[in-house]
Amino acid sequence: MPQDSPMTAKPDRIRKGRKFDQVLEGAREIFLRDGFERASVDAIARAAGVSKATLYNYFPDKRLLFSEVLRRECDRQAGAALHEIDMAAPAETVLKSAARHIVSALLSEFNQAVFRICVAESDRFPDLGAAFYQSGPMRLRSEIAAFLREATRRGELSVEDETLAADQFAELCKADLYTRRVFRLDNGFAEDEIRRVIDGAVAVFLARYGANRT
Amino acid sequence: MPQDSPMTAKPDRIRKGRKFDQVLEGAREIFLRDGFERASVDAIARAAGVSKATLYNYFPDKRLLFSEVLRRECDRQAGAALHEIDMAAPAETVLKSAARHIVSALLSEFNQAVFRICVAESDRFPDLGAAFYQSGPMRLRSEIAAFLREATRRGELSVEDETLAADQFAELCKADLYTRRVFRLDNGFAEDEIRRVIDGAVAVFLARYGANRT
DNA sequence: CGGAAACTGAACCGCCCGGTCTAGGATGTC
DNA sequence: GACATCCTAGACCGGGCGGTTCAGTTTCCG
Repeated sequence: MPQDSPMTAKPDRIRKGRKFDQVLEGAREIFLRDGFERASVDAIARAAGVSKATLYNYFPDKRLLFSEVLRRECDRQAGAALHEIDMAAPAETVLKSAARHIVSALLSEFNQAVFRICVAESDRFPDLGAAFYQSGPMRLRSEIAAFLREATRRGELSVEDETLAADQFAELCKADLYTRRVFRLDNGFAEDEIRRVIDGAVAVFLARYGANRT
Repeated sequence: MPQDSPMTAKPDRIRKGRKFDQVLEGAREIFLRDGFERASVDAIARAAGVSKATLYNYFPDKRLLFSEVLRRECDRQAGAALHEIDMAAPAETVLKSAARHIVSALLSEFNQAVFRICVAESDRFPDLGAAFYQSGPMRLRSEIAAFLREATRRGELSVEDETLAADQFAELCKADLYTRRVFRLDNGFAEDEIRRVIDGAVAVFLARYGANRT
């Protein structure tokens, strides 16, 4: 009988409480929408469908709730990866497919929201910047770098400094699109705009790192 | 705007206030340091060495003061340009020199502060994003594009889509450095880190756009 | 000089915020 | 039914905020 104690059947469940997830979900919604300062605890409790007392029963203050929410969002963000791409395909194919993934991930509403919050609050919450960096750019880089290493081994590419090359590739995928998105000049982008950037990124990358260049 | 030599005439409107510039300067300091929400009007007045009544004599509310300050900062930012570079030099030289300027400008404390504020407040101040974009990335792009056009005419480069190429070059200069700076993982960077990125950017760019490639 | 305009410091207002507290309603287990 | 646990609504608190007011001081200029 591992779970049975004399007083309670499931101590961990009781410790956590039934509405714990509701609180986090409400906080997520409001924090991502309004940022830390403008998000009021009352609004969070309302969005969570929970009383303020319950909220403060789980989290001692607003800051810790915020930290917990964004830690989770950073984890969540780390999930969006390139794993499903067939790394055995020709390098150009892989790069184009990766570029498309990268672009759509970078421009997504979710990434934008997390990015903006992390930028805005990275001084008051010093861990935040590192968390975002590790769950986003760093992970992306290491995935790309792994492919570049493999493609170099196969003789398709010729990359010496994989981490630099990976960063460059990711950076090339942003070209203008990202900036315009961050500053809210555009919400969505036409397919040909995106293709122009992607094709351009791959062309530039292959011109430098393709194995068959003279 | 007013505030000049004691002999100037125009007592009408110009003479309106002696402390106008002080207010803007104090607001600049506090807003860039704390952002819009966390900056208190009292703190601004204190930093400006001015009473709150005086401040409100010039600006009807905090929002307008903020807008005015950041409009000016965007203009100021636009000043940091590449004009002093000798565009007649060989393309590789020009690109390296431009890259160095770009990197140091992007990583500067000033640009970082303005960038962060614009990102954080671009939803509540919709003009802000556009202002920053035009005074920063867009200006930079058109300067680079102009050079690329000229270098292509000279036969040193072979660029068809200058604006894309310009964006790509600027983007390449960021590689990792910018991200780490934005998220406050590093304050300063070693010279070899910077050179690695710059040389890498120029190498990638020339591999694609150099005229003498096969 | 004299008077107008700019400026001051502090008190003040109403509001909303983060956080606490209380009295009581559900729910579940003996 | 008794008891404990979780949760609820909302009143409440101290404090800081943006913004106003005012009585008095400084600065400027004819």
